[in-house]
Amino acid sequence: MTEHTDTPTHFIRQIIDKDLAEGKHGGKGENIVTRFPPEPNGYLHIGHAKSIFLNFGLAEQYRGTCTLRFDDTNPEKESEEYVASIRADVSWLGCQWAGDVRYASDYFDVIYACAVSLIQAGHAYVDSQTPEQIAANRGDFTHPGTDSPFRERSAGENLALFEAMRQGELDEGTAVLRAKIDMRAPNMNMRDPVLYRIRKVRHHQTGDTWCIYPMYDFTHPISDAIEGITHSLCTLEFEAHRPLYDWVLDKLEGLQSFPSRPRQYEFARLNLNYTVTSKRKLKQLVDDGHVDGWDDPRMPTISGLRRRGYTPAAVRRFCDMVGVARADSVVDMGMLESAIRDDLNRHAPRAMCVLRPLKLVIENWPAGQVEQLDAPMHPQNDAMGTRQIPMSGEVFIDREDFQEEANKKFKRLVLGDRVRLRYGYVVRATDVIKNDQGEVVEVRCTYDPDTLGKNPENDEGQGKLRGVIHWVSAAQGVPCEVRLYDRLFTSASPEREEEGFAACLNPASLRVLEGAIAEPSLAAAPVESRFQFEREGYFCVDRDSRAERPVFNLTVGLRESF
RNA sequence: UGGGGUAUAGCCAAGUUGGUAAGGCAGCGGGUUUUGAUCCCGUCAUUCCCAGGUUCGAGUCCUGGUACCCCAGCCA
Repeated sequence: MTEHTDTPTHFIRQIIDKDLAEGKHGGKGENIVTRFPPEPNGYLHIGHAKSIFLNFGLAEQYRGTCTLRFDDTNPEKESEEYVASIRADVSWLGCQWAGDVRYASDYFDVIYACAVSLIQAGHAYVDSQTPEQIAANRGDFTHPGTDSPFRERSAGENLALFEAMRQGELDEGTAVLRAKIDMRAPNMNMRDPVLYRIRKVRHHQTGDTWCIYPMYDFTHPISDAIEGITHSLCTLEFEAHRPLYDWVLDKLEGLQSFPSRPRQYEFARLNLNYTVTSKRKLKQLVDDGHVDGWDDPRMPTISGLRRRGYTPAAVRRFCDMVGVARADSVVDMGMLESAIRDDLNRHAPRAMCVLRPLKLVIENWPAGQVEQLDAPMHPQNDAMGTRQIPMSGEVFIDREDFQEEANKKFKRLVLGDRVRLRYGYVVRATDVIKNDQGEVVEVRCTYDPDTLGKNPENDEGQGKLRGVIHWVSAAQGVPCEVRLYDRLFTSASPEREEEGFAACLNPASLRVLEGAIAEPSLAAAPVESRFQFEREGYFCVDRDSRAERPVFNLTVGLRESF
């Protein structure tokens, strides 16, 4: 029951420690500034959580700061809906960004000024080639690119053209601003990358103020420098962009003044098996109706995990367990499940809920009597208190907890044998009632009144109790809906399936149990509250719940070792 | 094919002046238990992608291979 408090160490911490030791950033951890820079073009997922906890965690550990910045330079794919969801998700995870939320679009004026000074210094030019020509002249891995015929325009001409771009005088696709670097560079990103393009679309933050938008590679280093970022952390695919990141900042040196000279470091993105973690594919799952939305409990999105019953602490713990390194990896879903089980085992109150009810009639129970039994909320934590559970002569048990015949391995109720009703009495099954199809529809039993809180006496020759099963009193039980979730895909790596990831969707990823019966204390449980349904798993209250009919989502089942 | 990266157990991952392979997840064996849960104890790499070399000593250094990932958007 020990809480996890250790802070993970990894290569990025080592870099910061070394920087500090060398006197960089004033040698003070307080001066470390990181940022989480999502593009608002989709919902955040578990992979983003890794980045969020890395960046905010570092700020926390060094007592530095971390900003939240929307990288909103592509208005066509972005929206306010995504901005709102991302803010909510980051907050839910428990991260507090320094100051106000930032937008790269807040810096469009500065970025524009940077472009102008680069042009003046001869480091950028307006290219009037068509997109196709630019692509063709870029060359490929084996062939160097060829210079644009517009590459040697004068600064004055470039300035005038760039101004014309900004004024909306040029059509989309007819001109771009390009960095003047090296068309023969082996790193394709350095072959005169595009810095600005014309997009005559409304921006969710800046409206119609701009019709030219800076590219990521130009925007990011400048935004980082403006915010005083010291360590700009991103994923591995941006590694080849680092020379450009540095080029931009180097060329701007002396031309613009920034509070910091940030450095970019890359780490491996998080991959989870049996799911997908790419905004494009997640969006497709939503758009194609394979799930109910971005927050469907089967989605690896932050909002999906939240609705599934995950806690921020468990997500963070999972990220700590996974670590931060540079090797591509695929983490086993079991690790995520372990993190939430560990959290919920310690913090979730216990309750009983019968998922597939089978009536159990106690024939020697005093007619009409209802007894209130005390049950602890948590077996290892008395501080969580107790609750009362009504017991009567008719209860429901789970169909899977009864068999007419079974070997000794079956630690549940068997005809003729005994079992304890959790927190209650020992009962012995005496008879079964079947329907026309031969299915057991009711079990008859007798109970031993002297077994509450103690084992049966005069027990010679009767052997041990087979086990303990959960139950709910029929008259007082609360009808509810239980949604059982399983992995969304049947393939460990859906993205690698030849027929596409949609071809390996798990048809049983959601099973709805309409007839479940919960103990009365569960009737008023608030949305998002979490419980362990004993012997079943961890569940949380879904927002679809109504007062007279709660809905529970399976977060994760209990470990089963038999 | 040019450039940039990465290889340590089934999975993730420490290993930082070369000194004799952390930890977690999963698994396996046992104990406690009114949850087949939890908890507890034990077990789980003679070997670090491969092959050579240097060294008293190599996961760490050198040489040569191999595999996988990323880059040819006016996406991020």
